[in-house]
Amino acid sequence: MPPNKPATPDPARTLSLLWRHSLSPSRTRGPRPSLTVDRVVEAAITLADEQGLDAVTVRSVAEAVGASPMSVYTYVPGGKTELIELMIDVVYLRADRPAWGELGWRERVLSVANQNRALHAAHPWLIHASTSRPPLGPGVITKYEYELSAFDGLGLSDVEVDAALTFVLGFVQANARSAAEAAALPEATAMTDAAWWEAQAELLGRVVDPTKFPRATRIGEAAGTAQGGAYQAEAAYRFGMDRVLDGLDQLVERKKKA
Amino acid sequence: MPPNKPATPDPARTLSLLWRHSLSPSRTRGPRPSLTVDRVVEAAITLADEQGLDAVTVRSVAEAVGASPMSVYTYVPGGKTELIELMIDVVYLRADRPAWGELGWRERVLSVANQNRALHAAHPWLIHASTSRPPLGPGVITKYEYELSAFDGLGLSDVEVDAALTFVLGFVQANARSAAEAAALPEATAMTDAAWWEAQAELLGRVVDPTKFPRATRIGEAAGTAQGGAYQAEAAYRFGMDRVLDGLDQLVERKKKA
DNA sequence: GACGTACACTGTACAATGTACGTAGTTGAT
DNA sequence: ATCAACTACGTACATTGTACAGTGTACGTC
Repeated sequence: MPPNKPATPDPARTLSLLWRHSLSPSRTRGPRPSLTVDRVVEAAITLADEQGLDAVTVRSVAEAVGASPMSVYTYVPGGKTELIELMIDVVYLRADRPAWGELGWRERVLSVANQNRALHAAHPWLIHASTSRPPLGPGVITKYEYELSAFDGLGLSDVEVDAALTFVLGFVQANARSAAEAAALPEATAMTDAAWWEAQAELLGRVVDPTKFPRATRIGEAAGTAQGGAYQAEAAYRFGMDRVLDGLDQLVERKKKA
Repeated sequence: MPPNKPATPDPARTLSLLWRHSLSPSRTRGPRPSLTVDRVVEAAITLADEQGLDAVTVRSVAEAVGASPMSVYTYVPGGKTELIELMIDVVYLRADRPAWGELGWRERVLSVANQNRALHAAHPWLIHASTSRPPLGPGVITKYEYELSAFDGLGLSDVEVDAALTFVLGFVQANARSAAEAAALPEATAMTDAAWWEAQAELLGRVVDPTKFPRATRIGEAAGTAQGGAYQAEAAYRFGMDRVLDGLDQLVERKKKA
């Protein structure tokens, strides 16, 4: 991981790009662009979906759109950092956002969580695409607006609604992270999940005294061996969402009384 | 981010290294080692604490211990991947783990969360040191054992205890991630947090229609502008932990009745 | 119709990184 | 004295993001 330079950052330019506003007034001079920002971003997303975020390099994206590496910078001046922000905003914008209809707040919040879970399942690279701050593009804003609306009419303050949403999304992301790691493991080690845990358990047994770690050995073995990684993430999601909704319920009920 | 090769992986060797067991029977032959695994790992941790995970390179670690880059591989054959696993295990092992005394379960679980929060505050690089699987060394196991014990006597099943702990730690990590991002922002942009949000808001105002995103503009502005990033993470932590504990409470109460 | 300006495009080059490989030196056991 | 096992390290390479300079193109202006 070289700390490869993040090109020249320019928040204003990035923002314009996110909203697809060209900021230069004149634009008809010179050769007509052979590509678009969207085609570049699209290619990058496809690469990331199919081969992971590591497969998204300036060179691979350029090849995918049939241009030379440096041409990418014509459409995405901010380089790779900006490209990833654009990718995130596009997949956010594209997500499904059904109307709430007659759903109660628990179902609405569960739906928000499920949609985010689905998003991470469809684009596992989102987890690894850490940005220091969310790119404030149409996708991010639209998603934010929609998700905030799930808490309408509960009597929560603005700050509370924001905190509640952060709380829910934080859980979903933590769970998605576990799921992504579990999914990546077999590929990395070329072993099935169960086989890996078994091998580790066998090795661990030689090195660690079970009587010193009674809970860890018992529970860890049960959690690790018995269940596959994927199933475990699924169970953790269900368990966690029950806790999340119950936790929010207390707040909502308290607010109702006041 | 080059997908730099992860050296030759060998789970058995890594496990021995984590527990500091030398697996070769003979060891007196040849020149006496001038370093130890621990000195290398220590130097890496110091680098990461002071300058971030990106500052931990094989070359910088080598320089810190006064050796040549390739010598690092003598002590950590698995290369950088293994080094990071060793770093994680060491800081885990070193963490404080006070006895529970007479504390009730809510206080115990809150304490677990607080300790993890403190750990991430002291070592922000932990958040970025994503491993496909936790290194099963003494630090990880000791920490796991201790944290599991916080749920003793609540009548939860093994699987439930594991799920509950995962839930709590997942929240703390998500919060720590936000905090780390907020803390990294000012350095990256060379602006104060408030100034950055203000600049962004000003730019956004030109590009986005507030009437289309009423909640997002109102709540986002309130959440972003009014509070600094650090304060916001603090508030999110308190809010979240209340929800986490309330959510677990429902489970515990239900179990008590049965 | 000539022309110049703003733009698209690209080749080359560089610094940083993880690490494979081969070589040289060291030391205790035999 | 010999040697095998071990430490130490210099060199080399592939991969990455991207700065920079040069080349060509097409529209607006005259």
